Amino acid sequence: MSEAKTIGPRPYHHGDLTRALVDAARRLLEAEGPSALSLRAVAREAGVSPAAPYHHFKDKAELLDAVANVGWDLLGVQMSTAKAATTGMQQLTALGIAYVCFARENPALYHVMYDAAREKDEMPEGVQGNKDSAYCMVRDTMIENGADPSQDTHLELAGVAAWCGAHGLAEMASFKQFDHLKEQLGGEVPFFEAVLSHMGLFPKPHHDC
Amino acid sequence: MSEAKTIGPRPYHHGDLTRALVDAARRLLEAEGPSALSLRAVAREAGVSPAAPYHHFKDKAELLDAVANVGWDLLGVQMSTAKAATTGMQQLTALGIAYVCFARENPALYHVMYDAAREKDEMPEGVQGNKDSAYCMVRDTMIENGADPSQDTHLELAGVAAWCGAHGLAEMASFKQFDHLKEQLGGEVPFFEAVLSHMGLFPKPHHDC
DNA sequence: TTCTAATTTGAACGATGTTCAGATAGGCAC
DNA sequence: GTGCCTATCTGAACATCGTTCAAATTAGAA
Repeated sequence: MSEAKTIGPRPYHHGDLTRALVDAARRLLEAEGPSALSLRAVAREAGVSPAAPYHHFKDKAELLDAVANVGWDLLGVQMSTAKAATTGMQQLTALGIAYVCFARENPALYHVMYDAAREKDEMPEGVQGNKDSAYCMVRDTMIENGADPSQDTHLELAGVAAWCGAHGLAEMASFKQFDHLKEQLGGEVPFFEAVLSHMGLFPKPHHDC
Repeated sequence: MSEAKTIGPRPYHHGDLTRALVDAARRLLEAEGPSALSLRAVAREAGVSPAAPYHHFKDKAELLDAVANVGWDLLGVQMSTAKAATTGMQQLTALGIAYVCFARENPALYHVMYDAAREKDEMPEGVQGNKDSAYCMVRDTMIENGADPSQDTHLELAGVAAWCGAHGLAEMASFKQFDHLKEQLGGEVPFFEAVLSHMGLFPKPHHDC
């Protein structure tokens, strides 16, 4: 068959279509948003027939799961890097800001990461599924700083509050809201930090009781 | 012409199809979940042809907007009721719990309320659009209790944190997560209250510092 | 080489969102 | 009543979607 070639005529057998499809999906996601992410469009972007993906993914949901997993991996890297750059309880703030910034910088991907789970009514793997998942990283950081949640319900609740708060802030941030506060505080990141400082166990600048 | 459409006027052929369609959509949402909410299914449920809705809504998104608005109205009622049942800063906790409980009790509707907005990348009307919107109700309650956010950036940030936190908790609650904590605290509502007490300006029930 | 299993394709099916010409029927002038 | 206007509703159509399947193609083992 003669077809438009990006890097040369593709042989009948692609080689690594699984990866190519996930990459194509991410490209589409970046360029056109989540609503443009149809199975056929992904196949088209990968230069392959609409039926080809079915030999690599059970259905569309499984393809989206794969894309979501890439997102969780990227988030994990971003959070790890942020954590490594700080020490003590400030690491928790760094993790929270990394989480919110990731959602802000990759809104379409972030959307897919949770949408895949919403369909199934179960928490995404990337949250609590394994030791590298996001919330587990938070818990580990707490423990490393002598705040073991499993030993203290109060701490556990603070951790949950911090997690929920960061997620809520990430969602609201994706709506591009609270612009006057961002401006007043000198940018998005200071705004994120200021909001997070009111949540759960994130260290507060001044705590009066 | 434009007549009151709440109760009274009987327009035409099929009755008030505008309302009938929204009702049918809510019925489908309740019975089959958000993924079953196609325009054609709604028309079918209302006993009408697939093209009929287009004389009452510009497109599917506008129908979903109408459904979402019903949801925001219901949430407003639930929050107002909760607020009226308490006094002082406890009203803020009541508002937060009402918000989270609404999301927990109407997961499909809650999903539609935000999905309609996610499509457009703008905050739903029901959050900040008018004086009866949810976040405005929170701000009003703050002001009534002598905590005017417009006078104090710190208070404003605490309000934003509380709002984001409640939203994040509502989302996580829809995933039916943190079951061991719920059990330990004696139910979902005590769990919600405990988490919220770690967020923003929600008063802490046990005044330990 | 020959055989086998894994990929890929093209065509097909049912369902979806949407449009459009035409049918239906209330409201109004006469 | 008769005629007309206009909003409403239908049926058929179109493009797209997710998915399945037999047939075509090719890689890799025998």
